[in-house]
Amino acid sequence: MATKPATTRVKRRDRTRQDLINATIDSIASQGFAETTLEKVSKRAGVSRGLVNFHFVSKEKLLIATLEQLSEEYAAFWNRALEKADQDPVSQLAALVESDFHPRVCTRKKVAVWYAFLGEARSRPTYTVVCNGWDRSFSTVMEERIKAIAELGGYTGIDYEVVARALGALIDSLWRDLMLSPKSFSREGSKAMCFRYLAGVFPRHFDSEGVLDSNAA
Amino acid sequence: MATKPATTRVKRRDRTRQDLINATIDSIASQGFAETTLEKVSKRAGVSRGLVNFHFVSKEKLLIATLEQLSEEYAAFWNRALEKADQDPVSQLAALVESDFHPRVCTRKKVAVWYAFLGEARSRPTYTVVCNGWDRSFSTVMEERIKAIAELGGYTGIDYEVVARALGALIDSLWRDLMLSPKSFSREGSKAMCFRYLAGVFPRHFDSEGVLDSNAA
DNA sequence: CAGTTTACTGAGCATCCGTTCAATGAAACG
DNA sequence: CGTTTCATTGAACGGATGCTCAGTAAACTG
Repeated sequence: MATKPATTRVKRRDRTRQDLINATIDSIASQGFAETTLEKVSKRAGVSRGLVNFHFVSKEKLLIATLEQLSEEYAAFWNRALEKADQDPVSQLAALVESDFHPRVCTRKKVAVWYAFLGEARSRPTYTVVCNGWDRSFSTVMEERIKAIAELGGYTGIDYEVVARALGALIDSLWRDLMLSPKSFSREGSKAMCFRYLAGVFPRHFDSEGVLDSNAA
Repeated sequence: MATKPATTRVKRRDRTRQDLINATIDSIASQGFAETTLEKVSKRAGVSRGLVNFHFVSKEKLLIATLEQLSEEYAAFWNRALEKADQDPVSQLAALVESDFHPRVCTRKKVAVWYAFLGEARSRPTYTVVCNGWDRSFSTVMEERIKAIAELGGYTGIDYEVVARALGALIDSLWRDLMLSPKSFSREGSKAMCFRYLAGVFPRHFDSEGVLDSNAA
C-alpha cells in the first residue's frame, strides 16, 4: 500500500501524509469510526506508529484533515462538472446529477466515511461546519438552475426551494442506499430516479434518461 | 436522574434498565458515539459501573437495545397516528407527515442518536438491519397512500415510487437540519415544506398548510 | 564533503476502557 | 422468621489507546 520512491523530501512528506489520509478513509469505511485507531491506520499506511503525531499533531486533527480533503474533493468535482457542461441551466442541472453519481466521488467507501463523520457531527463542532458547508452551496447552485429552468421553460407555480431541497435529499438517500445495501444500488438506476423526479417537475425538458430538450418552449 | 422508589423487584429492574438506556441516549447525543463509555453512562444513570454488564451482558448489547427501543418507539408512533387518522389516503399521508415532526419522536437528541448509529452501520451488521427496517416499511406505507391519492384524485403520470422516495428523503433532510443547525429549524416550517412538496404533486388536495380537500375530484 | 535539517522509527508511559467477581443487603418465598 | 434469590456495589485486572521522545538515516545546504 505504501510505495515510497526515494525522491525529494517534500514529495515524500506529502506522499506520506496522503497515505495516512487514505489509510484513515479505508479504516473508517471498513472498521468504523470507533474501531479506527492510530495503530491500525499507521499499519495500513505502512509507516510507524508515531508518525501520525509528527505529521498531524493529534488523531483528531488527522480526522479533520481527512474530512476536509473529502469535502474539497467533492466540491471541486461538481464545480468542474459545471464548467465542462453547456451553459444552459438544463444541461447544468443534468451535469450536477451525473457528477454526483460518478464513481470518483460516489463510492461506497467514501459515502460510509461521510456518514461516519456525520454521525459524530453533533458532538464535534468542527465536523458540523464542514458537513453544513458540504451541500449548502451545492443546493444553492441547484436552486439557481431550477429557478432558471422554470422561468425560461415557461413553467408556472414551481416552488424552487422545495424542488431543490427534494432533489438534494433524493440524491442523499440514494447515497445512503449505496452504503447500507450496495447490492440493490445501481449507478444508472439512481441517476434515472433523479431524472424521473425532474421529469415530473419539468416534463418538457427531462425524461428518465436525462435531458430531453434543453431549449424546449 | 435516577429516582428509584423501593417497590417490587421486577419494577426496579425494569426501571434501572430504562434508566441505563436513557442515559445511553443522552450520552450519545451530547458526547457522541466515540466518547460514550460505560463509566459515563452508569454515572449518568446514577448506578454503579458493573451494572451494565449485569443487565445487558456487554456494552455492544446495551447499544443494540438502545437502537431497538428508539426504532420501535418511532414505528409505534406513526402506526398509531395512522390508526387515529381518517381512512382516506389524503388524511393518512398528512398524518404521517404530522407525526414525523411531533416532539415525541422528532427531538434533536433522538435524531442525533439515530445519525450516530447510522454512522457506525457500515461496520456493524446489526445496526444495518435496524436502520434499513426503519424507513423501509415507512416508505412502503407512504407509497401506498400516494398511489391511492393519484388514482382516486384522477392524477395521471404520477411516478409513485419517486414521489414516495422524494418525500421520505425530504423528511430525512429536515431531520438532519434539526441535528446540525437547530436554530434555523422549525417544526411548522418543516411540515410546511413537506406539504408544499405535496401541493406540487397533488395541487387539488394539499397546500402549504396541509390537507386542502380530502375528497377533491 | 562536513554539517544541518527533518522525515521516520519504535519502545515506553500514563491513562482509560470493558469486563469480572466477591461481597452486600433487600425483596421474595415457604 | 429463616432461607433463597437477585439487583447492586466497587475494587481489581488485562488490554488497548493516544501520545512522547531519544535515536537514526537520508535528504538538504553551503
